[in-house]
Amino acid sequence: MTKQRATILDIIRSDKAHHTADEIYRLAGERLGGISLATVYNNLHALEEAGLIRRITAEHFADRYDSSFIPHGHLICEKCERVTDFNIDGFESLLSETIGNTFSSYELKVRHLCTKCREHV
Amino acid sequence: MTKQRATILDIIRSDKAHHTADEIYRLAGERLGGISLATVYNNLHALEEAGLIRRITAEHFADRYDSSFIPHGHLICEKCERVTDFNIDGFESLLSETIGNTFSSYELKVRHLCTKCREHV
DNA sequence: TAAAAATTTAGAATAATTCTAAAAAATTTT
DNA sequence: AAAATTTTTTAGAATTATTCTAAATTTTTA
Repeated sequence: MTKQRATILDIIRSDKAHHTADEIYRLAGERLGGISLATVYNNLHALEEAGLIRRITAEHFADRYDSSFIPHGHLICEKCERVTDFNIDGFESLLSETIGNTFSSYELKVRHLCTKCREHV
Repeated sequence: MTKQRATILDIIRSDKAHHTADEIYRLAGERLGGISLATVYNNLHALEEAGLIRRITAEHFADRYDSSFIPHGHLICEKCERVTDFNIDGFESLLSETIGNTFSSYELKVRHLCTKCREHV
């Protein structure tokens, strides 16, 4: 494992924020004293293929990355775009009951206003 | 309402397939004998703002558009990328119970193998 | 039907991502 | 541990999807 890959994985793992490719490029560059954007994309793909990270895509937002293995949903703030995790107990069983067990994974994204943004309204 | 906009809306409404911008460009062009791609994007935005259509975004897939108002989930075939609708009764109440009622909308996408693709495995 | 507002258009511009092929680093083989 | 092989990194070019621009056209309003 190269230091570039390790750094990128560490950035995604160690921070609860779910970063965009661009933010990861900036953060990894700071830590390593420079990195190529192509390397960031290479590694995001490699890590995703390897199952070490997950990509989060949602309408009107840039893609973000997450390292958590436990299936969960994402709360996306409509105002500041901050992404946080949440979990619905037994959601996968509920899915099975509804559509059968032929699914491999799910994405659940809920738009809301986060606590901080609600205060400033 | 211009004929371009009406055509685009009709394409999204009349077909159960959830088309990409590019497919809509091609289909609208066929019906109208030509249309600008910029017009397609203009109208997809306008119709989305007006609440007449919804955009569906998911990892590794091009954006698609949907006209249904009833909240529902999308089943995405991992192989052929076909998108179909499904519904979980009482899902919004379940969401409220879990994260409170400060949310405005949700997206639920489930990856699976559609019946056709399952046959050909 | 004249005037105002909104929409369409082609093509240029932008942004995000991917490709390319050479150099560097990591891993495996000896 | 040196040599050979494989993988990764890199800068910059290329591609793709989308947005912008400003003039022409169409639609709506008065």
